[in-house]
Amino acid sequence: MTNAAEGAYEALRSAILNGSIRPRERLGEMELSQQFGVSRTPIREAIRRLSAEGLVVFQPNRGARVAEWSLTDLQEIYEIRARLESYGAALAAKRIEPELLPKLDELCDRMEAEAERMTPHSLDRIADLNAELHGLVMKAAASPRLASLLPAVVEVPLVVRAFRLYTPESLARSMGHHRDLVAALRSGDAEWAASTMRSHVLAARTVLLEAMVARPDL
Amino acid sequence: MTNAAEGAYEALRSAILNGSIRPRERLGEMELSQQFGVSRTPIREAIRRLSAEGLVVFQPNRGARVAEWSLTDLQEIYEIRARLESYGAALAAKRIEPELLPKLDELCDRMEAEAERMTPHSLDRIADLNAELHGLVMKAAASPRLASLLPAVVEVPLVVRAFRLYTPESLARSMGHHRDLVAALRSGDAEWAASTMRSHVLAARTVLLEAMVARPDL
DNA sequence: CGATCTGAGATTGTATACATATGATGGTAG
DNA sequence: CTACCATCATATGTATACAATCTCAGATCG
Repeated sequence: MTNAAEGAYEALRSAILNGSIRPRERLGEMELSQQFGVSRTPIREAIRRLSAEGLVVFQPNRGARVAEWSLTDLQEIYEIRARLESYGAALAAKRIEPELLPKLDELCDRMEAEAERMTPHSLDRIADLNAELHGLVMKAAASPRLASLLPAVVEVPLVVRAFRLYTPESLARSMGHHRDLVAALRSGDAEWAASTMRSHVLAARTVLLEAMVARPDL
Repeated sequence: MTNAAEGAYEALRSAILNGSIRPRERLGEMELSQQFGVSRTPIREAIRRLSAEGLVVFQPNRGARVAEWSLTDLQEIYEIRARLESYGAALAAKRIEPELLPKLDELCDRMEAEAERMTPHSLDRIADLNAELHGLVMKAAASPRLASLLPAVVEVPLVVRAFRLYTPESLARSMGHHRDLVAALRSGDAEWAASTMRSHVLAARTVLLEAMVARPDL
């Protein structure tokens, strides 16, 4: 944390993503400034940034609240993510540096090892490794504009913790998608990579939405 | 303008979009606060918002500059826009209210009337009408998340003024795309609407990129 | 002569005080 | 008892003062 505004931003952001601040919860400037031990100024800046990213809903003169995501919202988020991230996979297939491929293989190995356990902790670990894999692929796509848009449809509460909702079968298939994706990238086949990524994201969408229908709580 | 921060934001934003503040130009907080007659606080807020939208590049402790867009950036912007806006067109084909269709017809009429003149002023007028048409279609898509992402690939300098670069032939074809799009929406054919929108955006991309290669100045 | 250090000026980052808007409370009129 | 309005408390919006950081010119050293 180099400055107060950045620190407040990161702390608030992770609190929203991991669910420790719930949707609809109020973000009072004074309350937060006391909590972080800084003045309202950097707090305001952090809240405005989160508002621009869509994690927070802001009403003039009426303060900010954590955004909430309806079933419909999440469905659209996954549809958009499928389009953006499949484009990224296509770019990556053409641009990826071969040295990166073993690293992706290794991430698949580690995810599959964790997947055998299926403990809450291992599922969270898979979520981290999954984010790292997707991040490396999008970095290989080397598109700054894509990189700036993707967080809005990737870094969303529930979505970042979605692996907890997988069954052993759907988790195994998801691991398979990763292997397919790496194979497509290795072969430089943009269409295959895009199609695989699209399938992967849409399958994830269904896992999340079905779990939400079964358990209307979060 | 209800408050100072909003006013500064809108003024800066339109100044960047219409080119009166050029890429790489410095945005000094004190200078702008004097210029707008408000304190630095709302100026800072406006600059941070523009930074989140990608119109401004911000470096900690070193201030903000207007972003610049390379040929590669613009190419990626149009590729992403084609994907997002074609998705929006598909949604709109399924969700549009029939009462809106005559309004779209009328916008096409007015654009074609302006297109016959081909004066600088009429081309700017077409740009406005075009933005209105695309905006109505995206509104019909009724996807808040899509609506929040699209500005990043639509409201970009050069892009918003691109009609000035059209030849009479490419302009006529662009007007034709609009007619096709409205026909697809009227028929409720999502795939047709998406495909038409995609073609429309990719054609616009080529017009802009070819013009930029011919005239490396803006 | 070139590289590095130093310090003044200028700019951004943060804290705090004041201004304004919102929402709740309680009292009054109907 | 309900509806409305005035008033006050609280939160946000803005201005300003102070602190930290960066820039750049000029001096010093190798």
